[in-house]
Amino acid sequence: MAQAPNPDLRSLRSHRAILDAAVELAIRDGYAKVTVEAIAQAAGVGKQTIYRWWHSKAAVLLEALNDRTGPAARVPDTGDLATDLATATRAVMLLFNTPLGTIWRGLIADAQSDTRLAENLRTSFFEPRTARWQERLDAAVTAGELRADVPTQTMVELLFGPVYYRLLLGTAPLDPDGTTARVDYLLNGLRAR
Amino acid sequence: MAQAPNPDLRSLRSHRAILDAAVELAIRDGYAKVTVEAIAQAAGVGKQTIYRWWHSKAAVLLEALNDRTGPAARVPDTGDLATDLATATRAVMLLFNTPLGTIWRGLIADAQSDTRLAENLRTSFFEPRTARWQERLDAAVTAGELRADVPTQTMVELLFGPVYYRLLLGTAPLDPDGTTARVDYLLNGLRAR
Amino acid sequence: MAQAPNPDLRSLRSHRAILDAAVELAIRDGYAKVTVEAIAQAAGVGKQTIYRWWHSKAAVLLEALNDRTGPAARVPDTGDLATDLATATRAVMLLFNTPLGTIWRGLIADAQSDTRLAENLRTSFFEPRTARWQERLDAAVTAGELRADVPTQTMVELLFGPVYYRLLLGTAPLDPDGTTARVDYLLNGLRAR
Amino acid sequence: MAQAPNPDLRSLRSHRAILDAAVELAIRDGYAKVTVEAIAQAAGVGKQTIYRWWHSKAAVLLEALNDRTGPAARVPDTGDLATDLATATRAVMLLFNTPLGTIWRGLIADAQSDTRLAENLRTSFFEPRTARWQERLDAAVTAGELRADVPTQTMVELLFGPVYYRLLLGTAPLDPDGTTARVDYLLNGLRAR
DNA sequence: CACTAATCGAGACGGTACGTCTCGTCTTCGC
DNA sequence: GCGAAGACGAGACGTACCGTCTCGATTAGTG
Repeated sequence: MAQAPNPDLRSLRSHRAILDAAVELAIRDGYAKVTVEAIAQAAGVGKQTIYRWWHSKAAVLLEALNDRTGPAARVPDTGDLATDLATATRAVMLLFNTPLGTIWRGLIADAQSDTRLAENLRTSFFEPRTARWQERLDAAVTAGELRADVPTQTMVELLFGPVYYRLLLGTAPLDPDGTTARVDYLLNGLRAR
Repeated sequence: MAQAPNPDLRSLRSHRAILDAAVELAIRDGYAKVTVEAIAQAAGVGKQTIYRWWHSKAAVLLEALNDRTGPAARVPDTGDLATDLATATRAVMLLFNTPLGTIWRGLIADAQSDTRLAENLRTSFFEPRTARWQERLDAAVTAGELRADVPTQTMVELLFGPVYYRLLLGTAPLDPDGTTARVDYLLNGLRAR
Repeated sequence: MAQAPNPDLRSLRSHRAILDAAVELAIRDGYAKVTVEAIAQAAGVGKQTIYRWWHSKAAVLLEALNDRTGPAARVPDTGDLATDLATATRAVMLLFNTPLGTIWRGLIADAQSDTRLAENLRTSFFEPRTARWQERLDAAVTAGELRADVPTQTMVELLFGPVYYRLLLGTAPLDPDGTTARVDYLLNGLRAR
Repeated sequence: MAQAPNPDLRSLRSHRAILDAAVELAIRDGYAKVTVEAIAQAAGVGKQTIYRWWHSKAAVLLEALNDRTGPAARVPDTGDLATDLATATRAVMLLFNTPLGTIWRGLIADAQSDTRLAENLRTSFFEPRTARWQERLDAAVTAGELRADVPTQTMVELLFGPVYYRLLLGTAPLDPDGTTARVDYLLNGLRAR
């Protein structure tokens, strides 16, 4: 990702143009068809200006996405744990169903062969969000709503694993309406009673 | 994917050589660094021979992997559901921790931008395996061990989602030893009792 | 220069197209403005096809020029040495006054910083032509028309040095009509009688 | 070329540093490898400072060379014409055999595609020197030592043409020891007696 | 002596071309 | 007559410089 470009420099205008152009192209042509060259051209910018601040098109798009989705928000805390979980996972699914979801898939794909990108993905996206979730879940554990013997990190994986499974493997569409049920399965288990 | 080459031809020898070379290269250099050209050279084969039977290096590697891991096996049925689930998911994790796991990540990555490959992945890998799982889970539902109100397809996702989450997002290593606990969480739920 | 591309290969058509496009572009835009990229585009050819057979645009244009001016011809031998020298140097000047002269200047310019090109220039152009001249001059020495104590190599330089001086330094236009006088100066010397 | 920068300004220091850095880099890396950027860095100067006074690296190096070789000196006049000619051309060859000769070749090369540079080369170098030579040769004509029917401009070309021929075409090394003989050929002609 | 205006270094900027790489197709020649 | 070998058109890669354009941070000379 960009190493904090001095915002005083002329780059500011270019910076924005690059992020916007990258997203626009990714939406129009698909993540894989985007090239650094095309971004530069669409942004009215020299290629070197992109390479000066980012390592790859993936780094550009990651920043663009982080830029658009904002920082990790605190998970809702309405007092009703099940509803909070459902609300938040539903929001994620809705996001994944927009064109940004396709870009997100592309980024995760690239991260499989780009260690640096993978690291950026984790530190700039997954870790802050997971941390927020862990706060919320820790509170629920303290409140006696959740088992204390399950690591909250694992709970997060149980919650989102199935979402990413569908996102990346395409075995079934992401259905935001199924979240309530899914949260129920998770909280109450699959064992017959 | 390849349509059964005439086994009389020298193609047979080439076919094997291609699959082997592809896997070897992928293990040695990493999935992303493999090129059709390199496979052809390593297999002592013309590029055209590869393109005659496969669409891309991904198709080659998918066949090679299917070739090595064999067809979808029936999920074990020892009578103890929890153990069966743990045993089987543990086997998957062990596989993902070998070099073949890396190839698998590469294939899933490519599938994000290659619809045909994604389709092949599903039909040749996920669907048969999911079907086997569903058989086992259906039996458990019938036996009154699992809730009847949860689609077995969803159960499969709940079981494997977290595994693929770690495989593809790298937020934590795949630990085969944690499977028993994870099956417990799934069967009994996260809610405090 | 090309290392004898097998003329049976498909390259033949491309080979011609490249040489022609290069010359055309050099004439239209000037030698310095020609780029490998532009040649490729104008010839309807991939860049790699040019780099496969030549090291640089200079190598392409050298071959194109050699191709157009043909191999080194024997210097005329009418029996009148002075006339023969004048005729032949005049022909060189006339050539240098065509657009090919401009290309020739560009090649010599590039050769100043490209050892390989310089070598090619010498072996493919200067040496064969100088050899022809030396044959003719040797004959004249034997015939008692020229001093025997002057190396013919030096004579060639005395003859063409001033031509290249004007071509490359531009201190005066190349005037083909002055050749007869110049040959006189050379044969009879500048000393007052 | 630079129009005399105000010597009061810090420019002066920069001016010198630029000329020195340019020559040093040209000697170290070869004329063609020198870039304005590298000169600026080596001189501890902003690029713009170079472009403020010169059009190109060639202009810088031309001034640096003129700066180092001094203004055109009057050709020696010892009374012995042949010796004077040999002495002076010998000095030129010796200069061309130093690293400055390589820079000189580079400048002439660039001048083939840079009209402005070519003009500067002529006015700042060739014309003053040719003028000096013409003075000396005119005197010799008047003294009855040289033919009156040969333009002195032409004589200069006959004298230096072969030197530049070797310098630029590299067909043979510049041998300062051969000058006496060469002057003999020129004065007495190549015709057998 | 403080202040203003010019000039400096530094280097980012929009561009162009480089020479390399890989793609998927096409062609040739040897076995 | 099949298939290895590899040339082909295409086009993106990441780099190097170009010549122009901000930026502050020194100066220099003026008030």
